[in-house]
Amino acid sequence: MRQHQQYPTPIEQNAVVQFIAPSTAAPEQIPGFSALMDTVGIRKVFKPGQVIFLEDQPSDAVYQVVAGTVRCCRITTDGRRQISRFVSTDDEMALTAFKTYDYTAEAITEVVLLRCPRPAFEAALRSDETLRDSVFQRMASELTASRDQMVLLGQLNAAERAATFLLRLAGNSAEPKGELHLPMTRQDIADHLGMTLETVSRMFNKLKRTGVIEMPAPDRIRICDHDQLSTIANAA
Amino acid sequence: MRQHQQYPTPIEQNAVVQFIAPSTAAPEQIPGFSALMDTVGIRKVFKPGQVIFLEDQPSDAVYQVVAGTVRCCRITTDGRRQISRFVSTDDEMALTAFKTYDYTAEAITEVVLLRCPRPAFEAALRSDETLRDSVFQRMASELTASRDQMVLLGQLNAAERAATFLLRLAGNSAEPKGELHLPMTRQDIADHLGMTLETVSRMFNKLKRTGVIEMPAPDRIRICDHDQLSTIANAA
DNA sequence: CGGAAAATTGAGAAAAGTCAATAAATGTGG
DNA sequence: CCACATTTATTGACTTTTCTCAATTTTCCG
Repeated sequence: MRQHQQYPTPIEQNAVVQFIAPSTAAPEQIPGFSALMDTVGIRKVFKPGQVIFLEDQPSDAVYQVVAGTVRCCRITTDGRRQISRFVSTDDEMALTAFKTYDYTAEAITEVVLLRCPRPAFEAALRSDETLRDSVFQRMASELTASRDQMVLLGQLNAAERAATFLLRLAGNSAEPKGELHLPMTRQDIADHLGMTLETVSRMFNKLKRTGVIEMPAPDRIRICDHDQLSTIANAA
Repeated sequence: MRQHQQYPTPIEQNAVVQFIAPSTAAPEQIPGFSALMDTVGIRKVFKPGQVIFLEDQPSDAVYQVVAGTVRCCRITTDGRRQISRFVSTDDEMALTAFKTYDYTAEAITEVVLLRCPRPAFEAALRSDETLRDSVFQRMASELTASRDQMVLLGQLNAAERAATFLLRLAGNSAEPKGELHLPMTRQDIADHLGMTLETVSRMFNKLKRTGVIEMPAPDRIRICDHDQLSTIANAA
């Protein structure tokens, strides 16, 4: 069982405003979903902690993140929170067939995203086969990722979860060999990995003590021994 | 951490052969995916314990279960197993956009299913908008279900997991007020709920002792106090 | 620089896991 | 159709992991 406190509003951590306006730079560069969003998506900016959409609200639109990090979460009746995924640049949100969103999306950092109203999205789906393939692909990827997460939550111990989390971050990072930036709090990470913030902290600091990672600041981690980290992750 | 034993071959439990040939009875009754499978799917039968397809094999076909129960699982390098879902009548399998399956499917009971080769499926997808809507709907449902499962695995304690599992079974059952049949072993349930078979057994028997359920046999459970079970499930 | 939020660390408690023994159910062959 | 062998399920005693609670330190940001 977990504590049921109010969730903290995370601090802003990165300036992201330089990444705007990809549609003016290259109007038709990327096919499928990204192309649609570049064409018809309306740019929106959210401050850290702001809600982008709420679970059970009508699913009025689909989104693509241009910059920043979003957490997608479910809250139980008694206030426990599960973060199903962290969403960052190029990722989509709300590709659902249902009338309501099935999770809440909140900005962790300042977030820039493109928003496409559902009627426009559905019209485009009907006419554009490339878009359909792209959406199919993205939904399949999400399904694979959620199965990965089930393995993590159902089978891995705390050390394995922490190591797996860092390896995933590194895999998504632009510079795999460079320093990772963790825009989310320990509580966010805990709610994603199904453990407490104290256990997350202990696991990260154990990796630091044993020289597997460096952590010059709580939100900056460098993987020193990638092989060792993979060994600890073990099962991913 | 879990034990890494070889997984048992479950026993056969229900005769299912009376459910065959829905396509002769009502050729065009159900739209979308079911209609496709009824039309072009080839009927296959699997014995308990038989592998239907393996993770990482080429994803040659899509499937729909006509009768029986299938487990979909991932095995870690050191032999831990996570069952992402149990698949039963009318459920689909292998709606993926990727070249390989991302989980293994094994028959728990005798299983009858319809198999549609991928080229035929993709051709139908291109020409049939109703099918596309139906597939979109099914993938979205799978995504919602996997988020439910992440909440269970990440946030619920053993008693809540057991109660939630039974409520889900009851929800899917033809007769919600009747007796539930559990075709899977305690080990299967444990690997689905992220706990050990001993803990599953303890939780079920605690529910039995407190009169919330009756369990005339290990694979037959009747929910006596649905409200109480919901209260224990708590967060689902 | 100072206050607030977040992270770390330690000590003790609780939940679930492990190991082992027993009981029950299943299915088989005589 | 029944006795037996095998598999599965249950139960208990003990161990381990992770959680909880609390104090302290560090970091962040005005």
